Amino acid sequence: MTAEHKSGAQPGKARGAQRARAVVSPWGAPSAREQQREAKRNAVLTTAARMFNERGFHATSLDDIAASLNVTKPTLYYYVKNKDEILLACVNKGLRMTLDGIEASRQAGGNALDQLRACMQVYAEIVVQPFGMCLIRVGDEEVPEPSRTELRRMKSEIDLAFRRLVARGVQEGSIAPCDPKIMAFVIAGALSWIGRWYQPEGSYSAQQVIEQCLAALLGGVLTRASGPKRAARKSGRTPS
Amino acid sequence: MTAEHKSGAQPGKARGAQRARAVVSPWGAPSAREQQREAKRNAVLTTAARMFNERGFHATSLDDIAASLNVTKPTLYYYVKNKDEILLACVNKGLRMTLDGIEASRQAGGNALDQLRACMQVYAEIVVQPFGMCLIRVGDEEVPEPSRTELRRMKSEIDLAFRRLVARGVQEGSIAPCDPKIMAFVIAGALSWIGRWYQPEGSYSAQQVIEQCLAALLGGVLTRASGPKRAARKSGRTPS
DNA sequence: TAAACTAGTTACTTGAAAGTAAATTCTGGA
DNA sequence: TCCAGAATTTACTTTCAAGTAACTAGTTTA
Repeated sequence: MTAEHKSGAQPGKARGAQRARAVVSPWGAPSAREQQREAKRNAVLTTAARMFNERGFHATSLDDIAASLNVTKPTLYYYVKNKDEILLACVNKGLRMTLDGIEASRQAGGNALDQLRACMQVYAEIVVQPFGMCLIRVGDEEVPEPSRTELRRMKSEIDLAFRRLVARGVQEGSIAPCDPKIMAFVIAGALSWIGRWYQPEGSYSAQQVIEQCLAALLGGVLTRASGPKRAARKSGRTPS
Repeated sequence: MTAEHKSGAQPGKARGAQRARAVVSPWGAPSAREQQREAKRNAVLTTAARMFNERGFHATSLDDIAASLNVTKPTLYYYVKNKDEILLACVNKGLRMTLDGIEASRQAGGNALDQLRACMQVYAEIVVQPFGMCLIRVGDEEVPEPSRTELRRMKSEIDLAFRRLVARGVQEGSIAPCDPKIMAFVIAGALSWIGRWYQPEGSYSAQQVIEQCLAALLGGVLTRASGPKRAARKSGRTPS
């Protein structure tokens, strides 16, 4: 129960006992071992994410994860605190990737529509990868309270980014007048859903799928033409 | 491991003993008791669905469900075979409702676009109700194998209905040229997502949300008419 | 009224998976 | 060459929820 568990990759200050080791400079390169350790922790997370996505969080036991890494369960506890932490870390990584991608899209500049397009692209790409998939398959309720709130915060941050871009695009005139909140949800929903049905083994490449989804969302269901909203309202004829 | 477990509502052993009861005619109206029983089973399912949606399937114990119905756990087993059956029944109901709704939309007639609109409406409505929400929140992997395949079958039936309508709409000219498969997924995704974020307590009514989502999907993100980029580029004929 | 079924309870068994303690093996450096 | 700490294992405890057995109180009906 020693309250020290892991403390991440922090340099950790030397208290009295460590004196013998002559205060190894924390500025040196992260020793080969530390890198290894980090790599292993990552392997745990990635494997876990894959299995969670395939079989669901609760249906994946730590023994399963360990087995698929060719180690035993207690080994996992050497790298993570507990099962919930694994899930949280996975979702967090997905979230970080998304947030970073959004930031990059912004840096890239362009008008609101360009930026929105870039964000959509980024989001769709992430959502078909292990961590991103966790992000959208795992309901918030699976993760226990301290983290749940934090998670929701980050998710709504993503949502907000979309919403802001939509709003700006509307002002700009490049995006159709709409309630940005709803539009953002529609976009996020359609893209998130990709992570539910897309299979790399299928006949489409991820890039193809993404491209087409973006086109569908941007262009809408209705035929584009000079016609106003309620186009093509031909009644009477019933096709067989 | 006695292989008899429950055998549902079957008469069970006592073959000779039944003679005394003079074979009650099964053609009569479903006695008040049977109705009661059915009503109670339904209550179990509805309560379960609500709780599954709120807290997740695995985080909801049978004791929880029982408690919220003011009975004890074994009572539940009087109405359902086991926990998995509850989940399956919930999802199934959601699926049935959807399929029925789609059929009704077809009966209602109209061109492909009209029918698609009706289907979208129906689907969105279902997805914010308990059983429909189960349908989209529960991953297939949660339900064990015999049923899983059946479930997937029904889900893809829904998907197919959307896909067919889109394809017809494209031929009709009322729907933008696209890959119907992708378009159907985009539609289903955006609508399903509603079930993830919509809260009845919020500032929008369900109908408002649905209406706006349909508009967003149908119209698309980009400004209509005289839009920049790749907007209106209809070559030959325009739809009447 | 008693037989027989319905609906429910209390009190239990069981099993699976999370998590832990303590022993063991591996490895790099003085 | 040996040792200290890193990494991993074996073998266990714990917990919790699913599921069951066996009894009981009500209700119908013959």
